[in-house]
Amino acid sequence: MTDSPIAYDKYDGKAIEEKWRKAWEEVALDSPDLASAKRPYYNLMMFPYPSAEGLHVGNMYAFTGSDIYGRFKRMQGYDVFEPIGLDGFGIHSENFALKIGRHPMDHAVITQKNYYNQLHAIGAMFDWTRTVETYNPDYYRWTQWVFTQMFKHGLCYRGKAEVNWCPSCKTVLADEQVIDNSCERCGKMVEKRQLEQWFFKITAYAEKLLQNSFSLDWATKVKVAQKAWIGKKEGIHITYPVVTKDGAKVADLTCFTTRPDTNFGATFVVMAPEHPLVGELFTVKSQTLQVNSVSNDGERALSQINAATTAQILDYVQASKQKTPQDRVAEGRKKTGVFTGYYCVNGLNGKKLPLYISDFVLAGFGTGAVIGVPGHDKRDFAFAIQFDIDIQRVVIAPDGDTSPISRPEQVQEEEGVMVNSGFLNGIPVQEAIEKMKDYLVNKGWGKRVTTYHLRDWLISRQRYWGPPIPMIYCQACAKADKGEQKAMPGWFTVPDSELPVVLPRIDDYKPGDDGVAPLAKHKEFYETTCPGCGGKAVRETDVSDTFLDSSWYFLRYPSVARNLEGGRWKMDIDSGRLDALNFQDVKESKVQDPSSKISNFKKSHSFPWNPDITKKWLPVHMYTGGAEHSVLHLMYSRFVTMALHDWGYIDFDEPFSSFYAHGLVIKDGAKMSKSKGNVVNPDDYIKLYGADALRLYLMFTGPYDQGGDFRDSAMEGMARWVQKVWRLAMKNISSYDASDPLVPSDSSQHSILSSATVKKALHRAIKKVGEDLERRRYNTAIATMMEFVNIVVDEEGARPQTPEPRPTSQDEVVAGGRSDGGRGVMGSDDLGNFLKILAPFAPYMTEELYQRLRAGMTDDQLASPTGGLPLTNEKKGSKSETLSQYTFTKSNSIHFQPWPAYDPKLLVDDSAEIAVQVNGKLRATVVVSRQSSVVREEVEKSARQSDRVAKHLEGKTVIKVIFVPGKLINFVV
RNA sequence: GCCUCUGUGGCGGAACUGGUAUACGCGUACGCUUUAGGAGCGUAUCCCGUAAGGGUUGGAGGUUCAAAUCCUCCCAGAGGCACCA
Repeated sequence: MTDSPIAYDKYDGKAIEEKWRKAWEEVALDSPDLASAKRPYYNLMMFPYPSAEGLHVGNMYAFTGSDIYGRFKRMQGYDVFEPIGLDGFGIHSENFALKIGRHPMDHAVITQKNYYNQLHAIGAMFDWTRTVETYNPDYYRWTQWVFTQMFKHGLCYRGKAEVNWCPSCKTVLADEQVIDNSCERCGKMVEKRQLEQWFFKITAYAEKLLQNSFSLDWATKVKVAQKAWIGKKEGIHITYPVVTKDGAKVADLTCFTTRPDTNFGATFVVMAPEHPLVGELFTVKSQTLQVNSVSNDGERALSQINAATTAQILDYVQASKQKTPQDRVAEGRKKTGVFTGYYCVNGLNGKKLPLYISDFVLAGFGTGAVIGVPGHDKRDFAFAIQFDIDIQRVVIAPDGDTSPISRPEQVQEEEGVMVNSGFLNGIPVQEAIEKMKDYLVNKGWGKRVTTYHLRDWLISRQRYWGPPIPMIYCQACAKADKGEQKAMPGWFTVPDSELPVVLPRIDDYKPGDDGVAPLAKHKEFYETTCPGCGGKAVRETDVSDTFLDSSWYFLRYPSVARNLEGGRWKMDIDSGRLDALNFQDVKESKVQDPSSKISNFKKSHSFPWNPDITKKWLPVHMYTGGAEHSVLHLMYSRFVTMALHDWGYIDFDEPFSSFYAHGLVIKDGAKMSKSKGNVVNPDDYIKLYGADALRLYLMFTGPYDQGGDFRDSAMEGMARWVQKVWRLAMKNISSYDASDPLVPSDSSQHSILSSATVKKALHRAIKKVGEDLERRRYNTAIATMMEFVNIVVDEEGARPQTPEPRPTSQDEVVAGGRSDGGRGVMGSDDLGNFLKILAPFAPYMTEELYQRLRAGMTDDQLASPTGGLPLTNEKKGSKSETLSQYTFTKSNSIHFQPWPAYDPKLLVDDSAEIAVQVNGKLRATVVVSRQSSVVREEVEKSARQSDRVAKHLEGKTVIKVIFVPGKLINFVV
């Protein structure tokens, strides 16, 4: 020890981080050999979409939490693969590029560089030899392949549909991307448009998506959300004859209900304005009522309803159709509608139920027609009040109320017993539902049906920045009724050998509001030949939804081609690495003139993933991400995986064995967003305090699944703790003899042994931190390590820079230890173990300290952070002949050390503190020996001896004594 | 409206299956150290009370020897779904 201001009194994060990033890359620390791995563990974090100003601290929070878990698994002996990539293809990136007026291709190059630089800095164990960027042609080639496979397997179709149109993003949106009738991305109100679009038949997997979800090891929050989104409902279709006032039948009308039990209480029927029957019953042409395709009875009905009524009805229908969805909902409880003049006949009791048209009934759900049971449905009740329709009670709720239903509170929907319902009287609701279904089916009036809320996935986008949909349309073939799929004449997939359909660089990439994709203005793109007849044909000019890109990326990571070809590849972050096939290539090569690189690539790659590697590494063992993707990305990924499985391409049907939903970082009480101006950029903090301190701080803010609150002052506190650990470790390292490097096997050789207190505390910490890591309670794990450091500092009793002999009692230092004080109280192997449990949280600092410990590097020169000693063996000085053993290799990195074991014997105290209660209130604590702490008599005896206890027992009779061995004794008086 | 989750000091948060509420950290105050700044070190810090003692986990009840934890109702906040029949 010297008093000189040597480097070790301050942790220099910047220099040390840089040094280890290089060193780790040099030895390929974080690139597991996927082919030979014995215990594969695929630890995946959702890849970010580089849309805006860069990675923010919320991203870093998410990545760090996932990374710590991966590092822990690695120390437990798993071969952990932790990849990273960018989801930079699609509307979010394009919108940002449009906003700042930069071409999306150029923007992608820039954001990739920025993001990868930032992602390097956060200290995650990403395997930088295997990245995936969704906009790279070598990736989206396979996204397009997935599309063609969907088509080939009949899961993809084209249909004219009422779609969600975002007037601001100028594109259609999937149902899942519409939140509160607004665009998920930009927040603008969504309009409805009739457009021809591509769909994936995700509904074909509705039941499987639901059934599988029950057995997934996923955050329940997410499973609940998925279940709700799938929205399975078991009900019944009931068909009613539609009759005139005089009872002449004119048509049939089918209604959907989940509550047929209340059918005796039905007093009206309502259909949506868009219902086909509306058009069948009334036409616009004449101002007189027209009844289409019905019997003579119907013809006679003509005269009974005058033209004015018809006009009124048609007006209402027109008006409803023009309303936006939000208008319809906004009118809310105030029901509107119009009577048709017709009736439905309820077969149960022969009642004629007036038939209305109202826009509270949704055309898109069920059959677009419902049975009005105002006594037992709140909307029906509101409608009945509005139109003065009869209200009948058919259920007696548990409250026993049997009076006529006249107030909304009386409308009871869930439970009770049937009444006024013929054969159902006295039967509980649940039972009655089944009974009624059977009855209706028997009578031939009804048919059991299962419906789902889940809709087919609208996959096409009229935008530029996405994978062109790899389809070709041939008019000639269409006329001849020829095509790849019978149901879709004229349509052909682009042959595999011609994928990718490269997205050309065009300058007029801005979306128009005509619903036509930018590529549609480029003949050189869309003109092609028909794979069927060889004649002239056109390419599809829409691109696919971003969520298709991310629906299969986890399959790609382990198989990224360059790794399968062998040879180590080195990341060059400064050059903003792009793949063999990148934008430069695309820019140079026009679409119609594919470069030789592309053809070469195609020849050598015929499948998107390596089957052996995939079998070994998938499904993903642990997937971490935000809960906001509960029904978007996670549902689509599951669907695509199921489809790939059913086509025989993979042997599992769920992509993620475990899914963990992390919380969000908030600042000043609000979620971070640029609109609120509270976004924190991690770069500045990393520069100021180091990545380790920021990692620790973020994880310390709260439980990982609940998120945390970012505060600058608390960040400084964590930076102080990092310094404290550094000083403590350096002081201990310097107190070991130079000839006394870390020898894990035989601690008796050490000149300094830990005091019993320190040793005990360490083993407790090992246990607790390990348990907390498994549960991802990072905040309490860090607290445990802080407590441990506090104990060590207390034990040392002397300040780091004033090596006064500390007052020690002899028994604190294990026999054989050096008790000259003021130097350190941890044995070198104990220090090593402490560094190991801290390593997942603070990977840089712990590596530096661990290597110093191994090498016994204590003198000024070696202690200099930039000394770089561990990487070489050419240092001068007295230690030169032993230095070869200190060369840094993968296997002696702290991150490849086994997670330390704790000694259960050290967790047990010699004495125990027992809480003494009188009538459940704590009155005292007594300390007894370990052995007697579990013996009732002994504990009771010492408890009664306590003054404070005696005081409270005085003059009272003890009725009962509760004894919890080793913990507590309670006198009941 | 329905579903899920969350309410603990000035603040972020601890408390595994009911068993010593407020660990750990931030902040604050005082002191030591430092040329200064910063940093470091020490002490204190839920509330009332000089003390003995009493009170306290959003609110009100309940179960129990014992409740932050279990049950019922209510209040507040976050997220998801939503005229879904």
